[in-house]
Amino acid sequence: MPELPEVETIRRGLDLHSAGATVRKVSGDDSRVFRDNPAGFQTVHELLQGRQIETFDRRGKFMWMVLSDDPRVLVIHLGMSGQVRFVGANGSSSSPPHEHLRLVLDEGSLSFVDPRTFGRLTVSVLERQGDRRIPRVSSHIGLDPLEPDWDPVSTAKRAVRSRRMVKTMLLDQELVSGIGNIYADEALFRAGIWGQRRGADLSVDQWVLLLLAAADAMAEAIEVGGTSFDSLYVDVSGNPGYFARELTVYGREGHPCVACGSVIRRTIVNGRSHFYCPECQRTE
DNA sequence: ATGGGCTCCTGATGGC
DNA sequence: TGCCATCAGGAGCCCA
Repeated sequence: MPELPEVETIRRGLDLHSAGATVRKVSGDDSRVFRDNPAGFQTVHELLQGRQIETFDRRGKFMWMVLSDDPRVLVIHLGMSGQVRFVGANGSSSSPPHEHLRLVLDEGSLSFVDPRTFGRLTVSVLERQGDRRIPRVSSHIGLDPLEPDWDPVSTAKRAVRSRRMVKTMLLDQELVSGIGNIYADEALFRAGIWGQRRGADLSVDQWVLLLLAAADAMAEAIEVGGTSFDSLYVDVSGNPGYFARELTVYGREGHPCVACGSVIRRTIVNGRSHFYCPECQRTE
């Protein structure tokens, strides 16, 4: 569910509420969300118990908790339905449904909830990558469009060599990370490109424009706290984001295009919905 | 190497 | 009211 803007909004909330705090108590279950750890939840427990949280960092849709004086981190990926909430000191201490991890801090606690368990909570180790330190488990993904070193031109040059559909490529976290189904469709609309065209059918310039459109859309979404359709995505304090009101195509099948008035259509690309304007997004 | 399909889950929604 | 089908902000894995 959450894409880069939503993950970034959550990351900022986590930094605000828990940077510098000490983890007083770690509790959790045997959920699938711990599946990437050798000893499941126990691996996470052993890492975090009694430790001080330094900050939260992020690349694409991956974020991770950095501890003071330790190269190991807790990598958090929210999948489709993961949520992180900060519960204040006088908040409820009972576990909500599908809570898989709770960290009691000096004041308040952090709660990880995920009904579908597509998310992952993984202990990993930081490795140098360019100017950054990235967890090993997420070292395969590309830079995201909001990183200073991200290079849309080199990304575009790679993209034009592929016969894959453009929409699929935008969702490929190894080519460029952070873009999900919402922002892929919004970027394609902004660039006037139909998602079922092939990577090699676009010019390098078109690809650059498309990638920059994705960057713009995501930066704008962060400004308003991300996209909330329902309570599945809220920030760590439970507040929704307001970018849904600025969506031009995503979820708007049957509604008029904001630019030309044509009816927005929906089709399936590799198993995911693709919303587009048949007039503004040329199919040739 | 590359592309595309299946799969892991729960919950909300809409048609009959 | 139920019951069933469909859909959902992701991505790892497997097969052709």
